[in-house]
Amino acid sequence: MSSDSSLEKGYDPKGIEDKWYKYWLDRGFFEAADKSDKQAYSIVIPPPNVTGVLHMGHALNITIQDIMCRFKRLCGCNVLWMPGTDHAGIATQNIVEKNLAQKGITREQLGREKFIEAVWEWREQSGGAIINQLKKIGASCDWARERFTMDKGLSDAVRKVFVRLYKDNLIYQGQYIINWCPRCRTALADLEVDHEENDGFLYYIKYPFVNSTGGLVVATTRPETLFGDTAVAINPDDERYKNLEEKRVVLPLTNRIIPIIFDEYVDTKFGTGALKVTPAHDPNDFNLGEKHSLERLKVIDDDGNMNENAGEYQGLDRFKCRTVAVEALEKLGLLIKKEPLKNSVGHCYRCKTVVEPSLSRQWFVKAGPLAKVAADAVRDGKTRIIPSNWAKTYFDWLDNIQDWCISRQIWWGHRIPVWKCYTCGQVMVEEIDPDKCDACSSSDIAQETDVLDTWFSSALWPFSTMGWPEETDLLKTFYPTSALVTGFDILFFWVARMMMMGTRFMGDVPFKDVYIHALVRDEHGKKMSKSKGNVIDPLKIIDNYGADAFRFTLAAFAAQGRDVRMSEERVEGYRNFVNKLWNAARFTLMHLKDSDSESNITNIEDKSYSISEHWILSRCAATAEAVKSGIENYRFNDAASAIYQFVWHEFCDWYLEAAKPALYEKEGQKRRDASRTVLARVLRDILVMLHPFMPFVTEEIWQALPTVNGSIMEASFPEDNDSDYTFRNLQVEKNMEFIVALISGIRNIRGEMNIQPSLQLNVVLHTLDNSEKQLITDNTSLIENLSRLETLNLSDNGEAPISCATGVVMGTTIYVSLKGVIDFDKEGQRLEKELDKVTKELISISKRLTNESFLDKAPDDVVEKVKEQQILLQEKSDKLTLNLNKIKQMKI
RNA sequence: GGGCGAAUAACUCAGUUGGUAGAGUGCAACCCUUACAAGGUUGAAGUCACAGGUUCGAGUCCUGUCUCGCCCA
Repeated sequence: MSSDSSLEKGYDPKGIEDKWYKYWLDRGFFEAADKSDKQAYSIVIPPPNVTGVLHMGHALNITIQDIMCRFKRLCGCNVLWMPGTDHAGIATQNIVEKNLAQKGITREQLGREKFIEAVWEWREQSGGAIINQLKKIGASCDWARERFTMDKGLSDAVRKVFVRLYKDNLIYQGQYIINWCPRCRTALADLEVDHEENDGFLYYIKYPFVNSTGGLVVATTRPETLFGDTAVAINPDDERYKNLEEKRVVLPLTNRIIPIIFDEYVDTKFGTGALKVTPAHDPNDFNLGEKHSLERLKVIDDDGNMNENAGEYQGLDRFKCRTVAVEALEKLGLLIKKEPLKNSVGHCYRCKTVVEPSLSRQWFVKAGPLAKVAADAVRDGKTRIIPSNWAKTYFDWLDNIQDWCISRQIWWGHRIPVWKCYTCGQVMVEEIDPDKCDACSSSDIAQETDVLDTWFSSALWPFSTMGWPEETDLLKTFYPTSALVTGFDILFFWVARMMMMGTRFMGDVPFKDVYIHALVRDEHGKKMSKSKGNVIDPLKIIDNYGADAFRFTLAAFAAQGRDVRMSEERVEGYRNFVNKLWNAARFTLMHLKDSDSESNITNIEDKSYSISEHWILSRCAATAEAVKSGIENYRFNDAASAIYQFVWHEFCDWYLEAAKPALYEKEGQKRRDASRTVLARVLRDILVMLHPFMPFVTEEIWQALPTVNGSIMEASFPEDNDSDYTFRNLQVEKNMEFIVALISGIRNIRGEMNIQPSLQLNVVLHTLDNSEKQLITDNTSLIENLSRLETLNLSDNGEAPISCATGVVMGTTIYVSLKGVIDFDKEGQRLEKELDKVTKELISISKRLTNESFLDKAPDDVVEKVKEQQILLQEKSDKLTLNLNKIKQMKI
């Protein structure tokens, strides 16, 4: 590999990413072992819809999981990252129906079987495109194990679960009010309805009394449902109706007579206090109807049109009917008034059609008992939700859970395994298709036509993908999974339901940790949506900036908040970081040779290692620790910024610059070899630390290193505690900080005094502190090189050059000789500014030290620290004052 | 209506048991110094939404107010 160890001047991700992705796949680095001595780590992917295209949300979700999986592999774990898609019943069926419609065919014309075939065909062709998009990001899933919720194995699991729940009386069929989408022509679960604020009207309609003139005025937002009214309800405490003698009213536009009922449920403050009751088309009215044994009269059919119960309005669309009915009421003088009202209206989450609450026979899961176990698992700490405040949301939902409507009147999905005998009425719920009735042996039986909610099968995902109900090695090794990573938008849809099913059928939680990450929004914090036109396509970003830069951006912004605001500008910033790394590697490789670039450091005590070498090794070890802890604690932004800071502002800005003289052999061969070794070692560690975030560029550089064999994926994450010598050394770090501060002090003078960068300066340093003296004498050439000095002298008596600019660092005063070029006014201003800053700090600190209650009550170590600060600040202030006075004298 | 969350530099955001505010971008000045101009050096910039309270001490804890966002009904 050494022959092509020179890299291009700028990093270009094109071509490189696909090359390494294929390389990893070919060598099976993503594959998990069913059985292994290694520690197991597992994640199941939140299965994206098979109809989906990659969006920012997926990108963040996948990136986080990939970071964790790659990190765990570097830590020596046997990692399973299980990929797959779900069959997205309604969404997929909608797409295929739309395609058929273009050819003028309806699914009914095609028939159920042929239609299902058409869906599978569609999936073969275009379905699963999203899987390839995940690969573009670099997702290291075990693709050989890819699963689909409609696969045979997963379908078997669905069937088994249904049958068991039914036999345990946790699934039942019943006639209830459900959410009906007239466009998709199916029932929806409560969760699948999006509530949106609509501008509507509140209509005041008079229902005449039967026996006397006058009538009750009801207020409603949905006058078209009046045909289904079977009562008018009034709160018994309502003063307005205390003397009401009438017991019945005439329903307008019909000849029906309906009763007046009394119930505390009615809100006296809303409208007139009289509520029309439509048990077949409103969930609350349904409950009221149950309580008062009211008739349930459906007036809207499955297509959203008025049915025969609406009399002459039959066949009208429900919204058209609203207009027409209101006009008719107006003519009859029964419309008292109409006022504008904002109200919340349910919409189908798939097609946005206004949902019709409708009485219907459906299958339900009795959720209460399952929910309790699922909630307790989190309460007992078997599963952690991170960040923990989401646990409250999780509990609120599970503790108030409604039964889950699981039947859908569509064709694409798992058909409900229930058979009915037409001869004797027997109901059979079986894992294996029956061919005759088990009661009367009649063969005149038929299967339920409904299919199950897609989320029903998704809820089994953590164990169905691992082979359940078989007792596979995979399950033994990897269940419960280590972590689930998902956005909060599917906390109820998916996480809660997996918890319910996992605890029920595996007897254990499906995951130990649930990490809830932010949602990605645009740069103004708005949800990305096609209609707003603010969608940023992740694939375009990858194309423009590379997957590594994109991933790092996502990680850096994945703070534990509510949302991540994405903009190209930020990706560009991290693209620059990738390039910086690239060039640091390029520089390093220029200096490494096969023979002498052994990166294992065994003789660190050797005198040929300078302070900057000890320092960078110490910082590198500290960074590895920070990155590790960041990833392990789901604080990806902390991990990302730790490595960013280290690579750019410690390794590149200071170490590489400090090492140059040694590398160019200006300090002898031993120093050159020492710096090469450290350089090689630190670059290697950087690459491994960065690999979870930036898999491609790190592999590309890794492969160019002269001494490594194989892939970076086989490397070990750097640890500082398993060698004979620990690199972490706080004293070295402190010493280096002093040197850095000195150099910065000199540079500051150069910058502020507008001295040409090319001009070499003469500097005198003075200090009474012996350790500072020692550090200065030991590192004279380092200071000279990084500050561009001609001479550096240590003055014993504090004798300063005649005309000079000054600075103070710790106990050391810096004199920069500026014979002939000094601008006294400017230097005076500079010192005054500095002195001003110090004085302000000193005042605030002295205030505290003269405050008796502070001295009395604050902990000793805090007081001690403040006292030390005061001494240091006072010294600095004295020195600055002295220097300032000198300047003033010279001016005169 | 119930709940959750946010407000910190011009912008986007960090800030983990309370000890006196950081980063990236942007901005200004200077610099083609042999890894990198996708770069380097230096610099300017914040009453931590508002009002109270607890405390020796509050961006951080408590209460209230305002603005904005999200979820549920």
